[in-house]
Amino acid sequence: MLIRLGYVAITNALDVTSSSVLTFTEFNKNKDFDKLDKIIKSNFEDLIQILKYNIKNNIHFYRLTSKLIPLATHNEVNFEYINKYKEYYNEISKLIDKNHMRVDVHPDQFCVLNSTKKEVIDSSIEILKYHFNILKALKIKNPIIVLHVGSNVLGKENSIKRFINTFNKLPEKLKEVIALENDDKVFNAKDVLYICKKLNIPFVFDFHHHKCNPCDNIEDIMKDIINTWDNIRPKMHISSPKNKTKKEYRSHHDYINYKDFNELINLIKPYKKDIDIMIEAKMKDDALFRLIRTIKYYNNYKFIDDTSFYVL
DNA sequence: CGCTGTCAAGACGAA
DNA sequence: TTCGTCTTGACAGCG
Repeated sequence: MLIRLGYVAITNALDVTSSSVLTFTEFNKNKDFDKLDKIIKSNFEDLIQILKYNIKNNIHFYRLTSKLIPLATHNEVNFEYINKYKEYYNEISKLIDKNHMRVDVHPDQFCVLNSTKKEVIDSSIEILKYHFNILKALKIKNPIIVLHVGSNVLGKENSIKRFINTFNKLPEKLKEVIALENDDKVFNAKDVLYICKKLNIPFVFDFHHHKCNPCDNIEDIMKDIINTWDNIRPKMHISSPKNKTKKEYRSHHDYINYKDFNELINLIKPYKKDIDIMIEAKMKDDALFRLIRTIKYYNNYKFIDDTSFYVL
């Protein structure tokens, strides 16, 4: 059972960020397309630095920032962000390929497919298309866009129905790339598994969210969760609570608590499946490497490179 | 130089 | 129905 660890968007090791922003207000002052172009290029260049860092450190799992192209889904700003930057996409694509890096995306809270408001659904679809375009331009194999179920308006049952309805109306190409994650407040692992089975889409199990918003007998449904991935390697998320208090339990800690990691490993161990685990900690790759140092202290892991190891 | 407020975007509970 | 809060990192603006 091979485990590979990944991290999200930015590394602490380099003083660069592929998430520089341009707000609409700022852009709109002079319809500043030059500034927008500069920021996009700087994001691409910084992303290239980050990917090179990943390659040097044998990191094979990475989540792209959704902010790569600022204002891309804003309905009052229309501009070309694929063909114009083809050379960047090609260079990035080669780097990803070279290191057999698995790359995914995870739009933030504004992508709500089960919203009760039509304009929110419409903009959510625009957000999906944007992420899809990026994945396609980068020629990502087995592209995945990780989403939450979304709103809980009118109750859970109704909200799940709304999600399924909207999903069924999506363009085929989008249906093929969507995966669902359990959240920390409303839709627990059982709810999400129900939807994933119904729509035949993969389930990204988030361990921290499960602890915040648990369902009964998780060990009974773990096999089904893993099976939603068919022949693709499943991916999961891990983070640790910032604080044990109720208020800050849902917030992410700077680092990963080994106990949490070990609990997750014990949950998935019986199925002997290779799995990619995304570290969602404030300290990003620092948290990844710190967890690895801890893991190395124990003897039940056999490392094959800096960030990949077998669970013995 | 460091602190504070704002940002494209949603949801939700309180008033 | 409107408002404040949640959550979040980047960054502009200010003292």
